[in-house]
Amino acid sequence: MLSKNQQIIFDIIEKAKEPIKAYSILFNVQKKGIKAPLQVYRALDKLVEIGKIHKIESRNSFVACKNSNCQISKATAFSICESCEEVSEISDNKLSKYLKSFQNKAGMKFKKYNLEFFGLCKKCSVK
Amino acid sequence: MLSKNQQIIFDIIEKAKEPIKAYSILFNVQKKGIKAPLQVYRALDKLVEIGKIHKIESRNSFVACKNSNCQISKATAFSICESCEEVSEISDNKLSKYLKSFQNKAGMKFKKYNLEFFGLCKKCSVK
DNA sequence: TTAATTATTGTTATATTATAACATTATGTA
DNA sequence: TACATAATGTTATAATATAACAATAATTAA
Repeated sequence: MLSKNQQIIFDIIEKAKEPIKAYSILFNVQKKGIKAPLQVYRALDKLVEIGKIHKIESRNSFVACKNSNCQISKATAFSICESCEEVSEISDNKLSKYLKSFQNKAGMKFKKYNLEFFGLCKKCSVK
Repeated sequence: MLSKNQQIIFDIIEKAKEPIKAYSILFNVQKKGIKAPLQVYRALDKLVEIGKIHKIESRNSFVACKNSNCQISKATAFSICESCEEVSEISDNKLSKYLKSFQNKAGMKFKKYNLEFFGLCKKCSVK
């Protein structure tokens, strides 16, 4: 169950068709009484933790999870268009199986991964 | 050929055994006459571009490239210990082959990827 | 159902990370 | 030389994120 602020902020992120930044969220929710960055960041932290949203690390922005496979944000993959900045979550069972089973030679036990692919989306590559 | 500032900053990063942040680099190079953040960021941008260093996106920090396989920073993978924050670059031919050949269903042509694994390193997992 | 605990909220201030804009100097190249 | 390109220096400021403290709401255990 999401709290009031968490719900407000999740709704904004879900409605946005593109990744959205913390301060842009803040701007959008000020009319709803959320006035301070920290209120936004706290909700974001929680939403990331429970897997409702993901952070696109290379862009400092947030998207709603579109994928039932990335259990609680433990395994995420995105494609990012370097021209239009469109981001989409990759849902590919072979890929996620491969990465989950990947074990580094150093013997580290992985709990989580994040993968970001960069290139040109279909639209931008014909331009 | 690296320029003066690029060389100074690359040397700092290479000597550091751990990822280092921009303002920590700035602090380290002030005695060498580099006074402003922008001087550091410009050198960092260039060093990333030519593949001498990589940015650890989830940590906003930088490491020297240890891997001849990530041609000009196009294909990078790291393991990150969530306890001690040790970062090491993963050099695994099968992994990089797999990811380079990965093509998203959306038809995007990838030019680059960055993968970050999180977990506990050997040392931290026995603690 | 009270008491204790934990999660959430509100608020101000501040820390951290990064870039804009402009002027100058150095380096490479036709 | 003249031209182009890359690198530098500098001031100011933008953008991203957290510290610290106080209050309130929700959950759980006795």
